[in-house]
Amino acid sequence: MEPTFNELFPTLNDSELQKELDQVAVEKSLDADELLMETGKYIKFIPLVTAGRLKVYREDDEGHELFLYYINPGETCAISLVCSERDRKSKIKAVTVEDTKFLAIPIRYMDEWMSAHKPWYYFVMETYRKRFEETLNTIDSIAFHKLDERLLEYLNKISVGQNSQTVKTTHQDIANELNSSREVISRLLKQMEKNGMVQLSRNQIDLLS
Amino acid sequence: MEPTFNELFPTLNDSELQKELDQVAVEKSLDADELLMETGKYIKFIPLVTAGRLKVYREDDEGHELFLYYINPGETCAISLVCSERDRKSKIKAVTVEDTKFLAIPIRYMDEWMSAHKPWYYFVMETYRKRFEETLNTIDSIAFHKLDERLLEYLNKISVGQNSQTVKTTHQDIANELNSSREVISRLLKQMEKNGMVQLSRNQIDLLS
DNA sequence: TATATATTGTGATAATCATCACCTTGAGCA
DNA sequence: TGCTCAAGGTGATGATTATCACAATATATA
Repeated sequence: MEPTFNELFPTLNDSELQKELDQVAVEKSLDADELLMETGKYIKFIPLVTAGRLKVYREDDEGHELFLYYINPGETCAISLVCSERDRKSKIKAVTVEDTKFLAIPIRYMDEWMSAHKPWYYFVMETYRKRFEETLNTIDSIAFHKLDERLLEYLNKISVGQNSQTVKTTHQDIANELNSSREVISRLLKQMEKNGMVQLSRNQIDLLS
Repeated sequence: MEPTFNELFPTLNDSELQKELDQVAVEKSLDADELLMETGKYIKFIPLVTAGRLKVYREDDEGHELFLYYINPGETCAISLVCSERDRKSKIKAVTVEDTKFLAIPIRYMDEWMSAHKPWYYFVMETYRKRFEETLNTIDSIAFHKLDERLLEYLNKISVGQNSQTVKTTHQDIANELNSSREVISRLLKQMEKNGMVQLSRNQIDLLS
């Protein structure tokens, strides 16, 4: 049983707003590992995620990347709210990590609904707040913490995000997302295994805390 | 001649909004190096800065800090818009760097004005966007750049922020703001001086580019 | 002016992380 | 089954940054 839209977005449960949503929202779906948003490209809609999951990265000109956060069902992308608002270019990348469904809201309804529909306004502001906070947490992480701590925080974030103790990924992918290198991540993970914090196997890390 | 409110906040030049502003805004002023906002404290108003300057930091439990950005006249603090909205605790610190004047808007008018006054809405959203972008730039800086580049970016940011090639500060203060150590900053600055990029004197750095 | 204090300079050493080279292991498939 | 290749393991080495110790210099103030 997939959860209903109202179960996913309880704060948007407003008859006036839903009428508008029904009129303009377009259901879309993407396979795993597809690019939804890319550095330098214009964003023309706001995705209300209903199934699957998106991963949001920061990316620079030289191919470096850094994982910022997940967008789970019931959430939307704050960056598209900020950056796209005036047809701005994005400096972030959003990629599906599983088959993902979402409602695409053309961005021109943003402003309109913000003043017309309080629930929409609160939803957007709360999304902002959460993403800003997560972005600041990322800053804490890279500015104040060493790589071993960051790795642990990363694994926990993934684990919580997908509600599972088992993280299916490669050391190389982790290294990319933390802007580090494969060997370093491998060594740190081995150390964590010795300390009884994780159990390692090919393409998989099980958290034991 | 100090610039007028309308010169500083041209986008808020709206007779309806100004009437409300006149009614609820309280003029306040602070000396240099006073704390406006502190980690863990509630924020009860939004500061519209009219003179002076604020510096915004990220701070953690162990006393680490990291400079995020300036708030100049004509601007406001996005974090107080996000974090304080529902009486949330702040994890940032805002400090005056000079004698600073601002209009304090009680936060309960936020929501109200967002739907009632388009100019206010655009002002707030633009503030958000700018701060989010600056925060992401900070992430680029600490994640992708080495300390010498970060130092240069920092000096440029300060220089642009205060519209002067002369940065009056100590190596120790810079070290704090970049979450580094004094010796490292001293050495990097000496190197930059050798390369003809800056001129060093006590409590002062002159940019030569 | 003399003294105290803040600021800056600098060598030595250590910790952290990146990079290179090469090996081992495991899983899929021809 | 054996081959191939992706994933992971590991030592050696170098770059960057932090830390400690202490010297040198500039500024304030008694």
